[in-house]
Amino acid sequence: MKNITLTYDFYNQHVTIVAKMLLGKIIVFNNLQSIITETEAYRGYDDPASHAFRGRTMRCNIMFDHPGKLYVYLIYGKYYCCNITAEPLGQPAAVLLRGIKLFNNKTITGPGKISKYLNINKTHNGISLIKNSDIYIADAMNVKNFFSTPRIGISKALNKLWRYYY
DNA sequence: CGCAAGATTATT
DNA sequence: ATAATCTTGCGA
Repeated sequence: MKNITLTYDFYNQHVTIVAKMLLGKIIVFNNLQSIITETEAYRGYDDPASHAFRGRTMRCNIMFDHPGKLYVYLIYGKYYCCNITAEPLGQPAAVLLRGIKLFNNKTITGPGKISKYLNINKTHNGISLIKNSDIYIADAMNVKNFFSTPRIGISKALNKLWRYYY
């Protein structure tokens, strides 16, 4: 198992590629390490379920920024959702973290619960995972056998199978 | 300025 | 199946 931090080029790909490739990778968040087991892809302009579908807003601004940054927003007044930006600067896209597995083998499913466990909040919005020694994602395995389904909790674009897990 | 909806979760 | 909870984005 390699121990390499994922690079700008890794995140600078189509968001569905990044979402699939993030499966099995190790997310390091201030001394807490876990393995990514479930992701979802969101993409501006051509994806009605994306926050950036109708262009730039205050909330989704980070989706337009450089790839490899955290996009964190509050949902339902209570829960933080943690995303990682993808694709070139100016092309809005992000991968939502939906499931992680801890090294004690316990699994956490649900974006709100992940953020709660990792202590992710609004202050982390916009920080880069590249060349960051405290918060980053390390290369690990490539998961080749994964499932694809419609994304959870949305009412639009249910035809897109952009949720990935294994 | 007001209001409906929301990339969720815990509880019934 | 449904309430909880409050920020955001859109329309007026």
